[in-house]
Amino acid sequence: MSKMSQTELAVLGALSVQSMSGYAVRAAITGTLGHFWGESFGQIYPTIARLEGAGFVERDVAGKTSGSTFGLTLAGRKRLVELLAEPNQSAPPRNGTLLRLFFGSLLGPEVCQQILDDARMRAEQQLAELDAIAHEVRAEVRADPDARYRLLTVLAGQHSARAQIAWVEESLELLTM
Amino acid sequence: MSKMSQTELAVLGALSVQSMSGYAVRAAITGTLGHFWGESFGQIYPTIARLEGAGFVERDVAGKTSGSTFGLTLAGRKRLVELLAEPNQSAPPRNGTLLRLFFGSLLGPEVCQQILDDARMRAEQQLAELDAIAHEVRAEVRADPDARYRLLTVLAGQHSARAQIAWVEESLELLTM
DNA sequence: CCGAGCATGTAACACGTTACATGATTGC
DNA sequence: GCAATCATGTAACGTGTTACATGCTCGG
Repeated sequence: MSKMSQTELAVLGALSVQSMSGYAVRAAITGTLGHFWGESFGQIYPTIARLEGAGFVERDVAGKTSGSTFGLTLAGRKRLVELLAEPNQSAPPRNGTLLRLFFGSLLGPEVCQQILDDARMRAEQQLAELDAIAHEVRAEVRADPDARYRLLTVLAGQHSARAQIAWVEESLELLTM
Repeated sequence: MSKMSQTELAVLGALSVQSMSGYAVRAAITGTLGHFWGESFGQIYPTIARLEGAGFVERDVAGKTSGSTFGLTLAGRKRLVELLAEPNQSAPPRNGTLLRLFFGSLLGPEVCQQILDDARMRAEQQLAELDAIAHEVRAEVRADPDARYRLLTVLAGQHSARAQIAWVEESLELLTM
């Protein structure tokens, strides 16, 4: 699977929840998937157009005076499941913070501590957001068992953020020893 | 800072440790920085050429019959510190595993459990590698305090891998409830 | 002498972001 | 009527990977 079809996957997924405009797809992705996925307009519209050409997506102009609504066709839903089942090929990691810290001796301990503090602050902020979302989603799960899957992605973010914070603590100790 | 200068940063960093060929830069990056950074030949050679044009890197053909050695100039070392000091602008995250699990209800619990097991296996394998490296680097730190910075990046990987494993455990429980 | 690995590069393609252009709708 | 937001798209640019082409050198 090319990387492009990762974008297709995200778009098809968004439209599988409900039909909506391209603009709304973007909003749905940055809002709901925002903690682990991102797409820009420049990707979304061409992708929708390609999916429409391939018969996976249908445009419903209907009586609307402006804008259109896009929805999955049957083939589109099948294609979505197909893409979901493919193994995830992850891109090589690129962590700018670690790259900087690796050469930290050229920067000095003070600057490195600042970089670490920044990382901790970002992680703490993200953790707070995720805690709030987790609370909501846990409530949803009681009503709809399928909401578990959404909860999984929130849990992943929480674990990751907490690990980041613990790492910063340990690292600061190591630097000030 | 453009994203390109992230590649410049990695290349300058590699050459700051010692002068070497472009081929060796690639080996150094995939080897030593491999757990949090990746570069391909197609990026490295043009980047070295650009750095050479800008006067940050010097080519030393010397008496060698083939190949050349690249080393940092004074301006190059200054440039490296400059880039290191710039704030890290991280790319929007793209986690294919989470994207799939988010739409897990379309795949069913069994497939999702398999995805989680895969993730755990990869994390465990990475953790084992990192544990070994950490052992080595801790020994180096006793001789050279500057090796701490290398240790930081290894610690980050360990925390991240352990978090991943803990997340899988919790998620599997949630799915089999 | 021949294959494996060292070494340098380029070209084609894929991917992605940003900025721009354009217009409709809606609430004040 | 005017501003904010919804909505659709394109063009330019930067970035990055892959595959290819080429030649050296060194050990067996």
